[in-house]
Amino acid sequence: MTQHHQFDPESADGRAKKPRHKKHQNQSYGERLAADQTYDARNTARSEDRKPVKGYRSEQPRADRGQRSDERPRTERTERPQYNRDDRSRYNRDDRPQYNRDDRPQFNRDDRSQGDRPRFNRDDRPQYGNRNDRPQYNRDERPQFNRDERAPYRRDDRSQGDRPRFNRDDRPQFNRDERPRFERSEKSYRKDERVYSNDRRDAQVEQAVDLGTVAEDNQFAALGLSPRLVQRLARDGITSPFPIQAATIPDALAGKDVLGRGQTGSGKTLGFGLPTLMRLAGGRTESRRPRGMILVPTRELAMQVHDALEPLAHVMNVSLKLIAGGLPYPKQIDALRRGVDLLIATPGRLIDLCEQGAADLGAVEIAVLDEADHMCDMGFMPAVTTLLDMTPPEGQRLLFSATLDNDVDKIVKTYLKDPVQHSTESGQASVSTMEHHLLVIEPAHKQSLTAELASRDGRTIVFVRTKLGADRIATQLRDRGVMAAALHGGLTQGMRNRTLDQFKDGSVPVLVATDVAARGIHVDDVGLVVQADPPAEHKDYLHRAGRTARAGGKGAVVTLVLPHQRRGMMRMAETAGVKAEPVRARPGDELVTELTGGSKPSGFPVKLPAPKPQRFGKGGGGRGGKRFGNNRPGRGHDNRGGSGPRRTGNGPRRTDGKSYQH
DNA sequence: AAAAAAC
Repeated sequence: MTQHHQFDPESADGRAKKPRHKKHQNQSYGERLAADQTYDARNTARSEDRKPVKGYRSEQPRADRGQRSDERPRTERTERPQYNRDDRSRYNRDDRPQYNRDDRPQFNRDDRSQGDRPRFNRDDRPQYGNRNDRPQYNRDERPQFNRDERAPYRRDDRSQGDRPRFNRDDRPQFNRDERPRFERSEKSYRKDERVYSNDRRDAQVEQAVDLGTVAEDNQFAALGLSPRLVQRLARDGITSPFPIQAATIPDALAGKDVLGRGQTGSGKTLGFGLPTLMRLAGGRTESRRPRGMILVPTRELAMQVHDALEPLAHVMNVSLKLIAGGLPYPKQIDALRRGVDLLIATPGRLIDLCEQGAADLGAVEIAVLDEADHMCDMGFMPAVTTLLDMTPPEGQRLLFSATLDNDVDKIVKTYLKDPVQHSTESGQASVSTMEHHLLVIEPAHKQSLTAELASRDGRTIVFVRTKLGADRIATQLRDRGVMAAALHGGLTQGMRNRTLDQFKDGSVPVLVATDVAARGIHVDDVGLVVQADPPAEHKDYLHRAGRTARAGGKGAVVTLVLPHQRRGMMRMAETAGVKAEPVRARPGDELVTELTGGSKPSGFPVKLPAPKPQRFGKGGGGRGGKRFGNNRPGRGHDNRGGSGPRRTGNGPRRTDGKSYQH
């Protein structure tokens, strides 16, 4: 191949290609905005620089163009008899008789349309010739609509004038606490129960009437919780606290800092949730200054905690708000401005809102860190400390974690004062209803074995190492007739929610997930966890395994181990306290069928169920630019656009193809 | 080492 002197605008002016959005963790939102604008300015200037070079090719004599002429042998060229460029007689450019450019009589640009056309000559338009002379809308001088001063749309002020309708607080009926049934939170809490039978309603009314009595031996009452909370819990049949709750709640209620260690699924959510609600109840929250904050590592977990606490917060008259990425800003900002007592948040979005001034953590009396060991992973740590630094140091802090290693320890030392430590279990797999299997397999068998294991009846979670792997294995499973869907952080929040919902309601019985689903996520009746890729470390093993055998149910954990992973896996199992002998396995083995109950993949490809009834003709036929769905490169998958290596993590993007060294 | 968490 010969080399071409291709014009490359980027290298021509000596500038390397720069990414439009260069991210820096220590840049604030505003700073990045400014950087973007300077980038735009520079970019415009650059395109002007380029202009003189335009036409580069044709303006240079052929001889100067070097290698180009080598492409075809010159001799061939000169030997061609006719149509030598200069001899062509017809249509010689200069002889053409008509319309020399300047002589054309009519349609001279400036003359036309002056006569009878009534419309504006371009330059005669009276207004705003010079961009800068426009009198109004100078950005900085706009008198009104200063964000904070907008008069008419202040939530609290509107509707005062002539509107006859109820001012929010004046509504006479439905005193929040007295509505006997069909409370909003009740409904959302019981999302899974779509049908309200009469029996059910009657039962609820009866219970509502019966609110006064709590069983004498209700142990939650003994912990010092408000009767309202105890009643509300009892209504859901929660009358005896789990060990971790019994241990931590009294200390947390006493205002001490608490360090809680417990297995996932041991009831930590209530362990920190109840004392938090107790503390916040009855207080007054100023606009944008929440008094409580619960930090969790993933959005799914945030939603889960939010949903679990909502009905309880409701009876305590505590307002709470889910603050997480992937959800619209306005509602979150609005809620903060109105004043919300308790935030349940993922770190990124909360920092963002603080930078925007939408939230101020200076009034936080009680801060909770859930899954702290995960929150202290490399890269997650700065966000967590940033947030904790914004809360007043004299506030109460609760920290819950499955393990206490180096980084968690650092947080504990820095942010907790004389913490009371409670650990209910050793951080080991001690659930007796859980069985563990290590299958040593050939690499070539991994796919079919995964499919066999996953084709069982009941819910199954397949864990894989990477996002790409999750997508791939889910597709492979569907191709083999196993209804499976992928769940990982590269999907839009909508997809993540949908997939999790489908998994919960049973329409998709197999979830192929990265470690995003390993911690804290609770789904009932997951009978089998398959680790198609072994976990990276023993903690991950325990977290993944913890998705099954929950609440006393039975469950099995099967790990597929390639021969070269065997040694590492054995060490990991030992550290995790898992007693399992590695067994060689091939597709069709008795052990495998035993685990799966004998069902086999059909081999006929299946398709994911349609998520929702389709809405047609949105706004008259337009489809809002989503014609290809969200699940494709360049859309939704936040880090999958274009070519090049797939990005992982949310850290600053590096452009030279190398990765950051720690 | 990957994944997670902000547009």
